[in-house]
Amino acid sequence: MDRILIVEDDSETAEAIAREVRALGCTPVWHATLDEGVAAATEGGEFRVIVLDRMLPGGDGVEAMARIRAGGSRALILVLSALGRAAQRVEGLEKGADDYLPKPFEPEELRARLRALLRRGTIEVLDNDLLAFGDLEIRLKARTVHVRRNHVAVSPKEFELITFFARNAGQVVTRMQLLENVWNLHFDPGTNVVDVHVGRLRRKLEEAGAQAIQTARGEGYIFAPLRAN
Amino acid sequence: MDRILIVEDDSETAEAIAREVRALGCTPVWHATLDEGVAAATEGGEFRVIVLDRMLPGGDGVEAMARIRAGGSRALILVLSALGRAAQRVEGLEKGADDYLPKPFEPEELRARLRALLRRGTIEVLDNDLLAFGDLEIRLKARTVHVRRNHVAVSPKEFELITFFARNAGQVVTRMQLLENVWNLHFDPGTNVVDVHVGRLRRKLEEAGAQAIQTARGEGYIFAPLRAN
DNA sequence: GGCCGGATGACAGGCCCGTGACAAATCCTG
DNA sequence: CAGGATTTGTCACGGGCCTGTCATCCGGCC
Repeated sequence: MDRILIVEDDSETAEAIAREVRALGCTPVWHATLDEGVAAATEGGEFRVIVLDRMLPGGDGVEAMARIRAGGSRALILVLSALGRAAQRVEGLEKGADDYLPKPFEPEELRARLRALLRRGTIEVLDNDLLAFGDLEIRLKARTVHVRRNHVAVSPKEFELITFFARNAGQVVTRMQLLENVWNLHFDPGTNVVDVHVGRLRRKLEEAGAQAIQTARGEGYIFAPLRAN
Repeated sequence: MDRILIVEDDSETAEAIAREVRALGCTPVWHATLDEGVAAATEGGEFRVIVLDRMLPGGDGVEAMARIRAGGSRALILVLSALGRAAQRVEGLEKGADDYLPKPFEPEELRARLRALLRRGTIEVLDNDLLAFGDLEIRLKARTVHVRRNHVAVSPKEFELITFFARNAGQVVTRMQLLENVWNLHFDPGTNVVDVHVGRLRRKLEEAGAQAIQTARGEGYIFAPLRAN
């Protein structure tokens, strides 16, 4: 049974989270302070996912991530925050969070995101620099993509794109999601920008030998690199 | 393809390591005794990484590191040990190991660490006096730069620049970072000073035969001495 | 066959970056 | 101290790579 760590000072919220965790068939473990949470994350058995409140007495959750990673935990981290604006979101993700959810949240949304994180599994999150799927690697700090240890030249936008895909690997990603998260557009521009860019990226990846992007007709795209080895 | 040296007396463990090495697209070379291992490390072609068991008949692996370094190898060393507690770990790292992994280990963890070492591709030897990347060397105390053992004349500012780049090798370095750390400016001067200096430095390095500085459009620059792929 | 959603190729505009020339500042040297 | 050499910073210009748009093509599906 997979264990999920909840670090959250408000007991009511914590209970709401725990409910969703149980609904997914996982075991919730709750700690109310940062120090306890970090200790639990780095000592006891591995957790699959850590749900981390960003605003806690005793420090910023984002800072805590560094300590958790340094402690060797390979759990995926979902950051919760009342400061739910795009800038915050980006900062959180860059600092090593795997997902970000603004408070207040809908129970269904939390569950959906948790499910996505659990499903990810196939990713090896190493030191918040590398996203690896079999022989496809994305190096965040160098902003490069490698397939079979060969460099694949991608443009800035293509890198944003593949990064977003990678963070949502294995699930359908809609055009709208891409427009919002990669283009920062909150409306449909009425063109096929997304298609074109996905096409270009797909071509480059396939030339390098990676069949990574599938299209889900009428839905969007799915990033699912087949796991060789 | 990169070669990785395995020094380990237990053939079963050695095979497990070799498997991970191959999974990363590298070639494993196995020796079962310390003396053979040291000889291989110092004589034949250069290895990228050496996986060294700490407890071997014939001596302590940590001692062997000194001999390997003395022999001129620039490989990164990963020490394996059954004595896997923090104190040992620290001792190993201080004696010149680049990473430390307790036995028994998870295959994925070994792979992750090997991957990290391969990505690092640098070595600092001798009291932080030398930064070496393949055939590009930076001597901090003498403030000189060498490519293929040939001296490259750089101006003071260019030396500051390449030093900062080297310390952040493999990651995107933004113009702002450079302005802050090399120019001590905490605002954007609105000119292209950085571009010009990077251009000049880049030219000198390339004339000497080192393709070291890549530009990341819209982001900044990346110092990545071609470790090929 | 017609329709719909997606793929692809071509193209134009824009923006970012590289470069050469020049001026100011600093250092060295006699 | 003077004069030259080197270094450092500014600017303007040109070119090339991205990016977004559109028109067209393709392939399934009813």
